[in-house]
Amino acid sequence: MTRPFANALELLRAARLRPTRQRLALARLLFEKGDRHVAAEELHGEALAAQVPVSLATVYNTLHQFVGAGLLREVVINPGRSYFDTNVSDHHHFFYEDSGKLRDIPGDSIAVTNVPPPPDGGSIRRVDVVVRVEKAASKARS
Amino acid sequence: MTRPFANALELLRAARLRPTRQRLALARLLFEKGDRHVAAEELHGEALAAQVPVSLATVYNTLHQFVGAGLLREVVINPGRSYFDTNVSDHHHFFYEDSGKLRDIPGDSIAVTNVPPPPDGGSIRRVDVVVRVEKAASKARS
DNA sequence: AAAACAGATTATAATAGTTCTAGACTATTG
DNA sequence: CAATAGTCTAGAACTATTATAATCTGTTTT
Repeated sequence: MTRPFANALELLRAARLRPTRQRLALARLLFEKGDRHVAAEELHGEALAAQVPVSLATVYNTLHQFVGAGLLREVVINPGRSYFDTNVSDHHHFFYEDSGKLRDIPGDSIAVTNVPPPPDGGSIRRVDVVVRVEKAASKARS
Repeated sequence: MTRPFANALELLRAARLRPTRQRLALARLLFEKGDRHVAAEELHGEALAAQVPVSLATVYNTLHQFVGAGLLREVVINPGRSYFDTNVSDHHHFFYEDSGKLRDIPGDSIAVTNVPPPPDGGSIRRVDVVVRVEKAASKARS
């Protein structure tokens, strides 16, 4: 956290992606603010606001390259919009239906058990849990 | 299952939707073949193939009305395409990444435990589990 | 360090899925 | 059977995303 530029550079090197101006800037926007869930247009807006000249097409390209390199995870919850999650460790999500926001649930706080083997063959690559939350008095201890 | 038309009619009545030609036909296509996962365009194609004149706009309207009435459930897994699930009981899904197909997992065969309360308030409306399956020798007992 | 090359970036066009619109149609009601 | 409230339709519009083809930039070679 003391040498952010170096971190982004290492990240790209490890992913075997050329450290271009745009990729470095996007990497910094993505990974220097802790865990985030961003949509492509959102990130594009942030980049422009940060005086980084980058096209939307490049933002998409870069996000997909990062996903391919295991630096990001794509989260699909809403039809018509993908979110990219900077947390690639095993975890799940709360989805707030009214605001459209996501929030991580640590992987070890939820347990999914008794998943049967896929009936049509193949192997399990990942188990995604989405907890849909609706606005309502939380009504905790009933 | 002996009087399909009557079933579709009852369904629409219960949902307080006028039993129009189009809605009846779509209801029959959806609910007379057991549990299914259909996309809008798919259903539209089936309707046309079955000589039911219906526009794509009406298919979308109807699907959403059915979701609103609790007859269908919308499942979002792929960016850019929604599936509508005729099984509205508590259950989860296998998603076959290569074919894009969905398959139900009975709700009682999976257990999700220790879900923490939503940190930002609100109440849990539903917990969706998607088991992503990739094509590969299942390689069971390792 | 210049030249050459591979790869990246860009603006723009194209695409896919979905939603909107305004007018025509139809099931219900009196 | 006329009125009306709700439904259907073709087509346009919209949103997010992907493709294209030309230009540019980082790296490698000389």
